[in-house]
Amino acid sequence: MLQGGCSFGLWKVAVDYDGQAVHRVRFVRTAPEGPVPVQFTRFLAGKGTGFSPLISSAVSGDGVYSKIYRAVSQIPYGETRSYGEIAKEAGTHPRVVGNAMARNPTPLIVPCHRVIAADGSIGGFSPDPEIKKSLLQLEKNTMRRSFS
DNA sequence: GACACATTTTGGA
DNA sequence: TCCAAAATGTGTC
Repeated sequence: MLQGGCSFGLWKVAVDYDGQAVHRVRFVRTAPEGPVPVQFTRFLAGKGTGFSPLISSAVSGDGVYSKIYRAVSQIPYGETRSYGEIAKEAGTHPRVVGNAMARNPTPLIVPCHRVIAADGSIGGFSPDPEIKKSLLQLEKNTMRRSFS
């Protein structure tokens, strides 16, 4: 198991991975030193739109959570879905989706920041909703730049 | 075994 | 139109 860290604004991203399988991603104040997959640095720099071929260990399995994570993973770059939409796709209920996102072991890989409340409000994010905002802005800017 | 959750929807005032 | 409460599944204590 490899551990790495890279910066995202005022926060740092700590990544635990093993080859192509990412086991855990978390936002922290101080990240451990180490290399991270190039997909992370490119994505956080607005130079990548995905993490392929990286996969999250959270999507494996057949539980409701895995279904939710898979559904979230399919949200296109720069787009957002509501908790209700995800719930519909996973065959469960919005409350469960919220719980799944709160317990999401691999943010970014499973783009939980693209999941927002039904009325368009930002929803929640751990450890700080500001990160969610920043990520959405990053994707928005990247989309706009690729269009021009 | 009970309780906490990053929501949504519906019904009543 | 706005506020309050119920629905509902999984993980942790």
